[in-house]
Amino acid sequence: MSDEVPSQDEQSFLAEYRKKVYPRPSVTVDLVMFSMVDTDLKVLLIRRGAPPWKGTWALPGGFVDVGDAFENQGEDLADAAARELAEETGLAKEILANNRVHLEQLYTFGRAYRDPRTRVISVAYVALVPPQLVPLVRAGSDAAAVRWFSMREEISHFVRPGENADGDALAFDHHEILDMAVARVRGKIDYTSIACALVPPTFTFAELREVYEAVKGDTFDSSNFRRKFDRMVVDGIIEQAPGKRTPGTLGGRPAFVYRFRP
Amino acid sequence: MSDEVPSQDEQSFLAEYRKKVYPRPSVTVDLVMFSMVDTDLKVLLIRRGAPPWKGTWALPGGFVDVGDAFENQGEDLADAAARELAEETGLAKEILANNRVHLEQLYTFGRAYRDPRTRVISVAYVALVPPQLVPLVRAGSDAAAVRWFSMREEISHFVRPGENADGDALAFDHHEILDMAVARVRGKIDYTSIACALVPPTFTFAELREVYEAVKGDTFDSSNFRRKFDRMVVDGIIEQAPGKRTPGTLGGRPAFVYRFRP
DNA sequence: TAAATAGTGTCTATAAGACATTATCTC
DNA sequence: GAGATAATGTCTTATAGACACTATTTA
Repeated sequence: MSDEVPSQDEQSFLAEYRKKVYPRPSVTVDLVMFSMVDTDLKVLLIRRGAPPWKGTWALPGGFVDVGDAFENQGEDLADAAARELAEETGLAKEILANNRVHLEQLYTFGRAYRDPRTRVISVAYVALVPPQLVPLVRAGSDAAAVRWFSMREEISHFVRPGENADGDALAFDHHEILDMAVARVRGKIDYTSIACALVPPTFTFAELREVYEAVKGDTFDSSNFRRKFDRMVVDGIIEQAPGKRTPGTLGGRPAFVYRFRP
Repeated sequence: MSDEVPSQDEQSFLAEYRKKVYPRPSVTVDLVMFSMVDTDLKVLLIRRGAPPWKGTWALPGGFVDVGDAFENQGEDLADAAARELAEETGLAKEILANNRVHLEQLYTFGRAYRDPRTRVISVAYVALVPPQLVPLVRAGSDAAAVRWFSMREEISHFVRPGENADGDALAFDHHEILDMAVARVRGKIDYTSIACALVPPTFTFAELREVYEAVKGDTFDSSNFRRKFDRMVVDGIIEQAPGKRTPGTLGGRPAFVYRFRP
C-alpha cells in the first residue's frame, strides 16, 4: 500500500461502504384503521395467526419492503402502509382508488424488546376508512380473522400490559399505538377536515355530527355545531348536493344532503 | 419426517425465526436542535466530514444502536436521540442533566434512495436547547464543524433540492425535515409550554415574548401577550422569582423575573 | 295531532386584537 | 427632565356554550 491516499470520491466510497454490514433492525408499518358503523367509531383488529402473540388481537401491519437495501431500496413508507391496508382488508386497488382513504403517519415505536423475535421498529399510520367500505373488508392472508371493534363498547375492555386485571390484551405495544391514534384524530378533528374521511360520499348534517361525537366521545349542541358546519360550507370544504334524505324510520323532517368539494 | 406436526410453541418458533434473514434498512435518528441567540431562533447544523454529501451542512444524527438485533436489542429510539445530542454537541451528561432539554419525536423519513449508501429510515427528533448551553457546544467526533444558523437570516438562503437557484443546499432531505420541525414548534407553542424550553432558568416577560416572536416570525402586542403570560402564572406553569432584571444599556424600568415551576 | 328529526335565533361568557395610558428605571 | 423599557386599562370583535324556538316530515 502506498503512502499516497487517493482522494476517495463518493462513487468509490459507496462501493466500500456496502461491504461492511452492521446489525440492522426490522422495520414494519402498523395501521390504525378507523371507520364508522352506525354511530360508533370502530377500529380494525386482526387475530394473529402465527407467533408471537398467536391468537391475540393486534393492529394490522407488516414489514416494509426494502428490496436488497442497496441497488434496489424498495418501497416508500407510505406505499408500504397503503399496500398493507389493501392486503389486510382484501380491498382491491380499484375500490381503494375510488374511495379516498385518509392515510397519515402517526408515530414511530421502537422500544427494544417490544418484539421478542428481533429488534423491530414500527412506523404507525392512521387510516380513516369511509364507512361504505366496511362491509367489503375480509381477512387477509396473514390473519386468522379481522373484525371492527367499537371504541366505545369493546376496546375499553382490553387491558393494558401491567394492569393486573381480567380481560384480553392487545399484542405487542399496540394499545399504546391505539391510544396515540385516538388522541391524534381527536386533536386534528378540531382544526382540520379529517372528519370528512369518515362519512359516506354524500352525507347530512346529522351524519357529520355523529362522526364528531363518536371521535370526541361527547355530545355536540346541534345549534352550535351548525356554526362549524356552515363555516365549512362558506370555506368551500363541503357543498350542498342535490336531493334530501329522510331520517330514521319514524318520520322526521328530511335533511339536506352535502358532499365534499374536490 | 412424520405426518404429525408438533405444536410449535413460541419458544421454538423464535429459534427458527432467527435463522432466516431478510434484507433490513438502516435506522438513524436525526436531530433538529433549536435554541435562542439574542432575539433569533437558531438551528444547529454540522458540516459533514465524510461522504455522502461531504462538506455540506446537515442535521446532526447517527445510527441507532440495535445491539446484535436478537439477544441484545440495543437502545431505545429516544435514548439514541439523547445520545446523539450529547455526542454531536460535546455536552457532558452532567450538563445535560442539569439543563433540561426538551426532546420529542417529529416524524419518520424513509423515502427509498434518500441516502445513496443503503436504505436508511430516519426518525427525526426536535430538541429545544436552553440558550445558556449554546456557548458550550463544540463539534463532535463525526463532524468537521458545528454552527448555529439563524432561521431568519441564514436558513432562508439555503435552496431546496429542485429549486434551480444559486446557493448551497442541505444534505439529504434535511430541508424537508427542518421545515416540518419549524412547523411543529410553531404549532405547539400556541397550546403547550414548550417556549419555556427556550428561555434561561430565570427570565423576564420580554424574554419569553422574544421566543414567541422568533418562533412565529411575527410581532406580539405587549399588552395582549401579557394576558397569555398571566394565564401561565395562574395556571402554575411559571412563577415569580426573587429580584428584578435591568433591561438594555440605556436604562429603562427593571422587569420582574420568573422561572418555571417544577 | 303526536312523535320525531331538521333547522333558526339569541343571550352570554370568554378570548383575542388594537391601541392608549401610567410606572419606574438610567443618564 | 429626556429617553427607554415595563406594566396596566379599555374598547371592540370573534368565537363558543347554553338553550329556547320554529319547520317539515311519518304514523
